[in-house]
Amino acid sequence: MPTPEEALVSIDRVLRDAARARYGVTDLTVTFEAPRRPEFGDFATNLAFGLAKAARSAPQQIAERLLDDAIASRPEIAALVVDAQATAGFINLRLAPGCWQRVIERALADGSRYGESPRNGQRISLEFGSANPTGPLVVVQGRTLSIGATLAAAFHACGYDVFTEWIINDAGGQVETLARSLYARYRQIADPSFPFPEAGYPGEYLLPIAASLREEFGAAYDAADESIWLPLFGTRGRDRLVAEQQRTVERFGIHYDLWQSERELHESGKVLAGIERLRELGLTYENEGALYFRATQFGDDKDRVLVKSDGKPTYYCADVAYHYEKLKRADRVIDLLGPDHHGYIERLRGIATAFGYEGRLDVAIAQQVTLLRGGEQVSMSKRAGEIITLDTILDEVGVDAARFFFAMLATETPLAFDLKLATEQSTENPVYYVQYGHARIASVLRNADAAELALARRGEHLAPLAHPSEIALMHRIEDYPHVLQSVVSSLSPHRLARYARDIAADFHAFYGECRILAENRDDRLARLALAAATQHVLANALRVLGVSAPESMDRLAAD
RNA sequence: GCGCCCGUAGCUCAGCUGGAUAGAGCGCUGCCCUCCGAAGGCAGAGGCCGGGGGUUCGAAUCCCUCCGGGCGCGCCA
Repeated sequence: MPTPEEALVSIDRVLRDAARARYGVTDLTVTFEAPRRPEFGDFATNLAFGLAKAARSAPQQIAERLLDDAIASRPEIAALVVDAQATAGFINLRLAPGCWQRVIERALADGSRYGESPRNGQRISLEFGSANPTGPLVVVQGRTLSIGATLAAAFHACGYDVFTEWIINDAGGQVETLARSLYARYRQIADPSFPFPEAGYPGEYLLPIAASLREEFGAAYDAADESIWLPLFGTRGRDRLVAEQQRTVERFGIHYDLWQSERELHESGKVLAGIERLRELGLTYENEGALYFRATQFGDDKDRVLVKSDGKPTYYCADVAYHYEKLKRADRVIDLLGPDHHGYIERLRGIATAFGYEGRLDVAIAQQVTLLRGGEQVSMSKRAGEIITLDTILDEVGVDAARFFFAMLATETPLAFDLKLATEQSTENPVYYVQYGHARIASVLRNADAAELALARRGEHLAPLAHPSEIALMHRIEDYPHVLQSVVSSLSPHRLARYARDIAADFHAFYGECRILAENRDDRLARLALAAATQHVLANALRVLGVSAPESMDRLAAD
C-alpha cells in the first residue's frame, strides 16, 4: 500500500492521462487539497474548473467523466481509493485506510525525529530580539524572542544550519544616558539630594547596580571628572544589564550563538572595513562633511549617512558592516525586527544588493504588542517608569504559556495583550490543552501492558485503524512535516502553534470516540500505536515551540 | 504628504499559492464520568469577512478607491 503522498502521485498521473485522452489538454497541473468539510473526503481537486473552457463543458460533467476514465476504470487506482465522487465540479477522494496507516508506521519509526529533514548544508543567520543594554527586557520583546526562537528551531528541523545572533546596541548615546543615570544613583546613595538627569532612565532596576558599584568603589568617583566616570559607568551598566537580559533569555529557553556588541564592531575595525568596501564599489560620496551611501540606487527614498560630519559613524553604518559580515558567512540572512523599523527595511536590502548578495536577506517585522490591563491600555514608556518586564510575565504565567502564547499569533498581526487575562486566566491558555493531550497519552500508555505496547510501537498491527476520528488523526500526523516546511518557507511560526492545538483536538476527539485500551486485542494494538505516534508528534511540535511536553499534569480541583 | 502593517463572531485571533455551507479559543446555553486523566468530549446560539467598485465559472483572499486604527519617514539608536 502506498503512502498518501505516493497515492496522490499515481492519481495525479491517471487524471492527467485521462484529461489528455479525452480533451487533448496537456499542460495541466493537478493540485490536491484537504477540503474543509470531512464529508468531502480526504482530498479534493478542482482541475475540472480549469478544463471547462478548453473542453467546452460544465465542470461537473468533466469531473464525472475524469472520474470514470481515471479512477473507476483503473483497478490499481481503485484499490487506493475507497470513495470517489464528483460534486459541484470538484473531484473528492477518500483514500484507503491502509495509505494512512503507512504514516503511522513512519511516525513510529522516526519517533522524536519524525517531521525532520536531512541536513541540507544551507547556513542561515537569524537575528532577533536585539535590544538596547539600558534596562530589563520587557513584555513586548517576549513576542520577538518567541517567534525568533521557534523559527530557528523550525529551520534546524528542516535541515538548515542555523546561527542565532543578538546585537547589543552599546555604541550610541543611550549608553551615555545610562552612565549618567547610573552615576546619579551611585551619588544619591551618599547624597540623596544629588540631581537625577532630566532625560535619564528612572527605572528601579538601576538601584541595585548602583549599590554594588558603591560597595566596590566607595566614594572614589564622587569627586572624579566626568571624563573618568562616564565610560566606566557606561561599561559597567551595560555589562550588568546585558547579563540580566541574557539570564531572562536563557530562562525563556532561548539560546544565542552570538551576542554581538556594536561597540566591538567599531573597535575591531569591521565597521571601517565595511565602509571601505562600499567606497571601493563607488557607492559612497561626501557631502557637507558627512559620508553618504548611495541608497537611492537600491530603491531607498534617499541616500543615507554613514559617517556624520562630526566624524562619528551612525548606527546604520555599524549595521552595514554587521550585515556585510553576516552575508559573507551565511547563505541566507534573516532579521526579525520590531514594528518601529519599517522604514529601515529598504535600507537593509540596499546593503545586501550593494555587496552583491541580492535576495539573500529577508527582513520580517514583528508587529506591535499593545498592553492592556482589564481593557485599559497600559503605557509602557521607560521614562514614565511603568515597565512590565518579561521576567514579571514569566513569574506569573510561566515559560511554557508565554512561549506558546507569543508564538501563536501571526508575526504581522498587531496584538492586544491583556495582562489581566494572561495572569489570572493562565489555565485557559491553549498551551495547557496541548500539553494535556501529551500527558493524557502518557497516562494511557502507562496503563497498557508493557509488552503489548512495545509490540504496538513496531507499527505492524495497524490494520483496524479506519474510524473517521482515527483517519482524521492520521491525516493530521501526515501533515506535520508539511507544516514545518511552511513555517520555514513563509517565516510563520504561528502555524506550528495552531497545528499543535489542532492535533491535540484531533486526539481528544479520537479519545472520546474510540477506547484505546479496547477489549479486542487487534483494536487495542492499533490504537496504542496511533496514540504513541501522536505523542511523538505532539512532543516534537512542542519541542520546536520551546514548550515542555509533560508526562503528567496536576488535576484541577473540581469547582 | 509618502511608505509599511492591521480591520473576520461579544473578546483574542486563524483562514497557506483565489474554491464548496468562513473556522478555533475564551465567554454564553444545554447534555456526557459504574469505562483508558472532565485541563476532556458532543450539541447549540452568535458573522452585510470595515464600505464601495472591478477581475473571475468562483473573492475574506487579487486590483482600484474611500473610511477607521497602529507604526515608520533624523548627520537618533
